[in-house]
Amino acid sequence: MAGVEKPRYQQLKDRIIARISSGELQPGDRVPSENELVESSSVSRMTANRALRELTDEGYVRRVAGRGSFVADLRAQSHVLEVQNIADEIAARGHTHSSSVIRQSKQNARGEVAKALHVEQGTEIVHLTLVHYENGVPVQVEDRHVLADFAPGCLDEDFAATTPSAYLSSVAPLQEAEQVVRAAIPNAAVCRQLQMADDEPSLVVLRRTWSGGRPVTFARLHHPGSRYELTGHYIPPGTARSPSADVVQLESLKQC
Amino acid sequence: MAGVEKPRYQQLKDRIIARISSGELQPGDRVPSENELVESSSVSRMTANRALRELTDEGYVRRVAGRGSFVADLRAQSHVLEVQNIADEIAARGHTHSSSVIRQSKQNARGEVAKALHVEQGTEIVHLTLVHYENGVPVQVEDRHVLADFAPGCLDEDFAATTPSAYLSSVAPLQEAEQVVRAAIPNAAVCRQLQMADDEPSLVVLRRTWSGGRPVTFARLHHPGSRYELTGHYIPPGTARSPSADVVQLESLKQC
DNA sequence: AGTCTCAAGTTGTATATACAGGTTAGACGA
DNA sequence: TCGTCTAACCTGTATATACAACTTGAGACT
Repeated sequence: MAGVEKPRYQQLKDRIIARISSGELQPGDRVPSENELVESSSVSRMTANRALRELTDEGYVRRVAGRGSFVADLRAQSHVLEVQNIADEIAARGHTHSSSVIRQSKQNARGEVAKALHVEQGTEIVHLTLVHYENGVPVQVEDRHVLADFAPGCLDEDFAATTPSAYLSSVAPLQEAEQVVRAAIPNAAVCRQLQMADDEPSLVVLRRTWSGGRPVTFARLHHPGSRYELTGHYIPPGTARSPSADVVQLESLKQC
Repeated sequence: MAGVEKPRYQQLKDRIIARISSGELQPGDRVPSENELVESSSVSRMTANRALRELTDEGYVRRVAGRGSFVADLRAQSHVLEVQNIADEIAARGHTHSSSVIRQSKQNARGEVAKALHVEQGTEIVHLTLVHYENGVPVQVEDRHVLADFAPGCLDEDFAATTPSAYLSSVAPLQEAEQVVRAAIPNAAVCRQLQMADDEPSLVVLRRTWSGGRPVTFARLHHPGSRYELTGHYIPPGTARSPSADVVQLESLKQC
């Protein structure tokens, strides 16, 4: 990594996000005010303001003039499918994430995997299969293929501790991701790993991620239809945020 | 509306967005630099900077240090599930859209519908049920509830000619939409209308749309799992657009 | 007890200024 | 002619300062 430091407003954002996703700050909790950040971090108020304002735009924080800044509930504005790391997603809900590694081996790319990654048949890849649990309940089977020359450490990394998603984005910055969502009937192995009922459909996300101008990883993410859903909040570009909208209750939508 | 003026950075954004959406500024065209905005609009550079920076975050503008600011390619801001109108979506694929109206009646909101729309039980709503066809093949059952006082013309409109989505956005501007995606087992009626196989799962999108600070319509969109999927392209905020990536081939991803 | 006012703290915005670093075109010299 | 250097412009960030508007609680007053 180059020794270039991140800008200070970004450092502030990172620290606050870390405190939220670690659970230290719960939804509704008060976040340090601009003036408190000025004193504790030795930045100007404009810098603290930018950090808090961007956290608000990104849905982490809700601000009320005259009262203060608070951790937003429910990731109010996270875009559908923006989630890159299921561990963060589960942590943001205040739950406990764990995972078990089913497969971690070097293989040669065949058929559709080679095609998805834009490489020749037989190119070396690392094939990972993990099951992710939320509070002990299985919620995702991650079946991932990574270009071997992109992430040579993939075979040795302990993916029970660091999710592949987190590891890969630490190796190189994510540039773009394409995704396809479909409903499907799971195969027997997935069905067993997710402890699904016989007639239960699964929600499958196919995700291909690009880095350095080429696709580097391709994942199939299987979820149990009865225990998992994708949520999203869409605001058309250029729309002024309605100040009254405050916190939108996705819960009531989920119960329908 | 109160006579409160919008903040100046927002006025700047509005003016630039207007020039882009009117076609005066085409993708790739140069946008006024910060210093030019300072002179032409009598604002400080920090204000011009904020306007251009937020336009960048929202995907309207691409900035290059040392060169200038340019109108971004339109594709950059399309997010998953941004599709509001299935007729447009089908037309964009070069296919033919048609639809048949199954139900178009006035009802009283009950249970979950009343809850989703934030109204009392018994409030008058219009209940619409349509089947949408792509090249004659059914691809969506739209089960929609609209607040009667929001769109009184809903009972008379010919929804075989204009989709409810298109009609509603012509009545009032869309502000926000919440969406939930899940896999489910369709009920018998949906199964028949979509001509689905017995064991085929369905992909269901629940969508609640806000206008004027209140929810005005709530729709359940059922799709056959074997013939429909949601696709998306995600670019993390703040990422420099890779100029080479151009048009990404989703097709190869779909075949997996 | 109830009401009013005001001070302190908060967010939101706007400005002037400063410096670092990328990009480009043109001047200049070999 | 070719390469190099520099000046001019651009974005990106950081700071100090200022004013407006909102919220809350404490204290004064009736």
